[in-house]
Amino acid sequence: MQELAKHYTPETVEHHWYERWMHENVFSIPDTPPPGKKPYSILMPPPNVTGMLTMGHVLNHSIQDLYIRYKRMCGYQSAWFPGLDHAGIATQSKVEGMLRETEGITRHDLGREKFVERVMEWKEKYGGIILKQLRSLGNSCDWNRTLFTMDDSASHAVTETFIRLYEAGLIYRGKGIINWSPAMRSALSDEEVIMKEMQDTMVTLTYEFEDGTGHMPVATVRPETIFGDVAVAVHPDDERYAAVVGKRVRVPLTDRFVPVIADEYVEKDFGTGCLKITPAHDINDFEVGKRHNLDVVATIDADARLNEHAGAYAGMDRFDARKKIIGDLKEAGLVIKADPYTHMVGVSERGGEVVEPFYSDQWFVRMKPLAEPALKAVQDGEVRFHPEHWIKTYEHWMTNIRDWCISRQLWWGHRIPVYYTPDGRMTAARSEAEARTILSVGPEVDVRQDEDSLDTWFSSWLWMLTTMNWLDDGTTEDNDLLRTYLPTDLLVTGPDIIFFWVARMIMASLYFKKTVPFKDVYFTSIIRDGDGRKMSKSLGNSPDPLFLFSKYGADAVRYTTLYLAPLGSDVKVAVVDDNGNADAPQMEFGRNFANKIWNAARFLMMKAAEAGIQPGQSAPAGTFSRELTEADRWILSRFHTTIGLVHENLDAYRITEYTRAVYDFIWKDFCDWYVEIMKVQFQSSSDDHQRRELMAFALSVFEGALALLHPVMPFITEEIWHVTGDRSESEFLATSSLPAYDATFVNREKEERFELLQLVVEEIRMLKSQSGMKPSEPAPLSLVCAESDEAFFRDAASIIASLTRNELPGIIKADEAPAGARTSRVRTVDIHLLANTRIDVAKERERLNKERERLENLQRGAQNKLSNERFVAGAPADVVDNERKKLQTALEGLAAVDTALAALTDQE
RNA sequence: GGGAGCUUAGCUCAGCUGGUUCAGAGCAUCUGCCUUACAAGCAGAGGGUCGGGGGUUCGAAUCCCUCAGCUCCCACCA
Repeated sequence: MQELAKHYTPETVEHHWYERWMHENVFSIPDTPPPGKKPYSILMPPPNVTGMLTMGHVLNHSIQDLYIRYKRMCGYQSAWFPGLDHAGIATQSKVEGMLRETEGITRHDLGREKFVERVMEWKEKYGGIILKQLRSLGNSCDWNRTLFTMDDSASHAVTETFIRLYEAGLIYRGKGIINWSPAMRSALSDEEVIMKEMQDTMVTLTYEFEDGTGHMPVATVRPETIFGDVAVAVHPDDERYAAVVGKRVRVPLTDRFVPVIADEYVEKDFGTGCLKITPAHDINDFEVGKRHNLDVVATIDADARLNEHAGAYAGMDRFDARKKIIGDLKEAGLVIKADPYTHMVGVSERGGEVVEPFYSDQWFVRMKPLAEPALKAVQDGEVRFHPEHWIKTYEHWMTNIRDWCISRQLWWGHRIPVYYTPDGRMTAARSEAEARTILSVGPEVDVRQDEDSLDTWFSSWLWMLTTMNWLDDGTTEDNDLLRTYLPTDLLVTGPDIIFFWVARMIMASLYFKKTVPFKDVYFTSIIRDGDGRKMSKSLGNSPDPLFLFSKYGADAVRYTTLYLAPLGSDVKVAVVDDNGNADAPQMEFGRNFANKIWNAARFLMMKAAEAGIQPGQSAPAGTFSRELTEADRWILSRFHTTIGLVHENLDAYRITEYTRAVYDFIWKDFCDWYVEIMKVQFQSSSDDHQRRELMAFALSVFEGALALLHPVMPFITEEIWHVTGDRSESEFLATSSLPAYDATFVNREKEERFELLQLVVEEIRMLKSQSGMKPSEPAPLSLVCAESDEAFFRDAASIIASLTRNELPGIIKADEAPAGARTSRVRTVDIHLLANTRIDVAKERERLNKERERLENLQRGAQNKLSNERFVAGAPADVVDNERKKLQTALEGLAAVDTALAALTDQE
C-alpha cells in the first residue's frame, strides 16, 4: 500500500497516467466496435497547425473529453476523431514572415514548389505543437487516427468532391466583386471579413455639368476611387435631380465625363442624394453598373495601389492617395464640405487590414441547393442545437446565403483541380493526364493547372467524412468506420464558426452521404477576462493553459472551467499577474477540490490499514456485505441520487449541474458528514472484522464517487483508484464502468430524517458558538423530539456528541427541560444546552426575537395562503398540505421561543 | 436597420417543468478552531425588495408585456 503525501501534486501523476493510457491503447478506435458495444463518436474540431493552446481549447476539449469518457464508462465504444487543419492563410503568412525575417526572401524567390516544401518542413518541425499541448489536458482521443487536412487521403477527397460538385454544376468560375486581402493578395470569403467601426472623413465633392449649368454634390468616403467612376446616380423619384438625369458631369481632377443616371438603389434622404458609381470598387455599384450597362474600370490593383487610370496618383497606396487627393481636391475648390464620419468597414479576419472590394475571376460554390436540405435538417430536429436559440442565427444565414468564394491566391492549400488549354477550354480532373484525355489534347499542347488553391474550409467541411477515410484512395465510398460512426453523436464548438464550419458540414454530409454529420451540437461559451474582454494574445489577458496546468493541475483547470461555464452564456475568469504569467486564481477552486479528494483518500487508506484491510480488498463499487446503519443507508441514498443526477444532467447537457452534483456529494455528503460519522462508527466497532466491513463499504462508495468524477477529473481519480484498490498498472478507471444506478437505495424518508440530524448538529454548534464556548468545550445537552424519533436520536447520540464535540445528549421529555439552558428549536426538535458561560441576556433576547419574527412571517405566509379559498381549492393537495405543516411548525416554534423568552426573564 | 443573449450577495455564477433545498454555492469579509485525512482545512456569522415598472396566476427569481443597461451576431445607405 502506498503512502500518500499530504498535498496532491498533479504534475507527475498526470504525466504518468497519460503515458499509461497511451501505452495500453486505451483510447484506440476500432473500425467496428466489439459485439454488444454501441458506438459513440465525436469529431474534434481540428486546431490550426499554427495554433497554440488557449482557454477556449481547454473549455472545448474538456467538454468533449467529458462526454467521450462518460460514454466510454457507460459501456459505449467511444470514438473521438482528432486532427489538424492546414489553415491556409494563417500558415502561409506565418512561414512567409519567418522567411522574410530569417532569410530575407519572399515566397516568389523560392517559387511555388519550393515554398510549399518549406511550409511542409516548417509544419513537421514547429507545427502541431498544439497536439502535444492537447495531450496535457488529458484528451482521450485516438491519436493514431490524427488526420491532417493536407494528408493524401483527405486531399483525395477534396479533389473528388470538387470534381463532383463541378460536374453537378454546383461549382463555377465567375468574374465578380469579391473581398480582397491586399496583405495576402488573395480573395476571401464573406465569412472571413469582419466589420469594424472606423473613423473616416466623408467629403462632398463637386461634379460639374458638362454643359456648364452648375454641379452636383456627391458625397464619398473613398475619394481615391473617383478615377473608376463611370456614372453619378440619383433616385428616379428625386425631384431635385429629375431634370439632370441624362446630362454628363466631370469626374473631379480629370477630364472624363460620366452620365447622370437614375437608379432605385440610391437613397434620396442620405447624404446629398447623389451617388458616384464605381463598379470595380463597390459591390453595390457593380450591381448598379450591370443594370445600366456601364464599364468596370478598376483603378486599384491587387497590392492596393492606384494604377494607371489614376494619372498622377498611379503607384500610390490607396490610403496615401486618399489623403493627397483630398488635399488636391480642396485646393482645386472641388470640396463642398468634409465631415468626420463613423461607419463600418470590412477588415480581414486574419490580418486585420481593410479588405478591398476587388473585381476578379474566382471560383464559387452555388450554395442555395446545398443550403435547403441543411436548413431542413436542423428545423426538423435531425440536428439539435444546444442552446436552441442558435437555430435562429442558422436559419437567418441559411435563408440569405450567398455563393461561397472558394478560390484563394495562395500556394499553401489544396490546388484547384482544374486544367486549361491555351485556347481557353477547361475541365476539372483528377490529374493532368485525365484532363488531357477529357479535353482530348496531346502532349504537344501546353495544359496548365489553375494556379489558385482552395479555401481551408473546403477541406474542413468534409471533416466527418475524411476523418473516417472516405475516398481516402479517391474511390472507396464506404467502409466500416463510416458505417459505424457516422452520423457522429456530438459536435462541440464555438458559435463563431457556425457558418464557417457547422453549417457547411451539414451541407456536405447531406449532399455526399445523405445523412447528417452529427446529431447534437453543443455551442460553448466564450471565455472572457475579469473586465469582460475576449481573451487574446495581443491584450495579454489570456492565461497560458500550460502555466495553469503546472500551477493548479490539469484536472483542476478542467473542473473549474466546466464548473464555471454554463451552456449558452459567456463566462468571466479574472486574470491577474503572477511573475509575468497571466494567472487565473479561480482555478484554486478545482485545485482545492482535488486536494480534498486526495485527503479523503489518505484518510480512508489510513483507516483501512488500521483495520487490517489487505490491499485490493475494497469491495467493487456499490457492493457490500455489511449490515447497514442509518448513516450508511443515508450515504447510499445520497450516492444513488447523485448517480441519477449525473446521468440526468449530462444527458441534458447541463454540465455545470453535473459538476455541482458530484462536488456536493463528495465534499458535503461524504467528507463533511459521512467520514465524520464513520470515525465514530469505526471507534465503536467491536472488532477488526466489523472495521474491515465498514472500511470496505466506505471505500466502495468513495470509489463509486471517483468513477462519477472521472470524466471531468481523469488524472487524480485514476491515481487514487489505483491506490485504494491496489490495482495493476494496466487496469484503468478510464475503461471501467460507472456505478449502476439503483433506485431501491434512494430513500427520501431516510434522507429527510438524516437532514433533521444535520440540522440539530448545526444548531448545537451555533448555540455553542454564540454562547462564547470553545468548540471543544463540552456542556450538558438534551434534546426533546417527537416520540417516533426518539430511538433514532438515542442511537445517534454518540454521533451528535462527536460532531458537536460535546457530551452525549440526553433524550428527554418536554417537561424535563433543564432550567437556565440555552434553547433552540429545529423543525420538531428542541435543543437545550447548559452552557457554563454567562448568558448575555440582552443578546440572547435579540436572537430569540429575531427567530420569533422569522417564525411569525412563516406563520403569516402560511395562514394567508390557507385562508385563501382559491388556494385551498386550486393548488395541488400536497402543496396545501405542506402549507399546513409549515403553519404547524411555525406555531410550535413560536411557543418554544416564547417559553425560552420567559425563562430568560426569570434569569434576570 | 434586423436578430439573439445577459442583468440574482462585494466578486464569479447556480436556481431545469411556476409551489420543500426558494432565495443558494464558491470566493472575499468577520469570529472562533492545530478536531484521530485535508489551514489548499474545520465550525459559526453577516450580506440580496432576484435590473425598474406593469400584467397573468390562489401563488412569480421562474411565464407574458414594457422600459433601462450591458454583450454578441447579421446587414450594400455613399
